[in-house]
Amino acid sequence: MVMRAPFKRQRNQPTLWRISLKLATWNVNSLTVRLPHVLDWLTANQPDVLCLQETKQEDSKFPYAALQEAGFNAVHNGQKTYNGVAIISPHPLQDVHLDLPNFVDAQKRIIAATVLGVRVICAYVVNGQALDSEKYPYKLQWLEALHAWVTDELTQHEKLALLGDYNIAPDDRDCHDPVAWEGQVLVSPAERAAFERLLALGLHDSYRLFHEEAGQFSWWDYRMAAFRRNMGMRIDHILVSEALKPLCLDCVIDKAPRKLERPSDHTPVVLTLANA
DNA sequence: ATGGCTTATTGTATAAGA
Repeated sequence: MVMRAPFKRQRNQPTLWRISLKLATWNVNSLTVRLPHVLDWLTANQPDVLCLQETKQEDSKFPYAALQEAGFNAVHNGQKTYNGVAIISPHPLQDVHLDLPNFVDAQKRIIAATVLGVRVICAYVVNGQALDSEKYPYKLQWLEALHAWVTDELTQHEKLALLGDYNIAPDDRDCHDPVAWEGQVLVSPAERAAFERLLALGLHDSYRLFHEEAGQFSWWDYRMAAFRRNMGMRIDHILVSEALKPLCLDCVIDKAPRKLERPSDHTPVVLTLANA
């Protein structure tokens, strides 16, 4: 069941007069633990959309009141302990949809809503664990179902953004050590082919519209001082439809939250769109 | 050197993440 906090207009952010839109995605690895970071980040950055993954809480625990107090509406598709996705916005969240409609799945990994005319899909893609795990074929099948559903969504929404934790590093530039990672999840050919099939729908990796260099990551392992040594992966992405591509102004990885005390192992990715 | 950490669980060790 979707719960919705009442819409509250931000006095300093009149919807009709904004000249740009800021869309972000962040795997928070437990919203219970990370809520202070999320509230601070929302206040400092004032995004138009923030997609969260791994809230790891049931809908009854979701902090609607704290978000409303900060000026944000939210919709959540959660479960206990694992997974859980949310969309947060100062604007109305319309036509909310939960879960892949074409895939029987007990895991809460999808939530979608329309915000200011943009179809926003928030996805937490299966990790897969290892190539010989039964979770790996589940990952590939889940990605097939996502592809089919996004295909259908694109026929109904010209302006579409697919944001989330893809658990896929699209190419070797997105992995700190491709040799060490060979044969593991996040970089396997089948996963990368699934990512390419999403691009073949006319979606674009918005980060790569602006940045071609290697070594730009959105996730770093908690172990081995991986963040300090920049041993990471770029696995959190914002894909945009053809209609949104010409509106893209910049996409950045905001490493500031990863430097805080008790951080998520992921950090936000932020896309700025011209509000045409 | 394949671990090292972090989170959640009706826990006190295990599972999962990436």
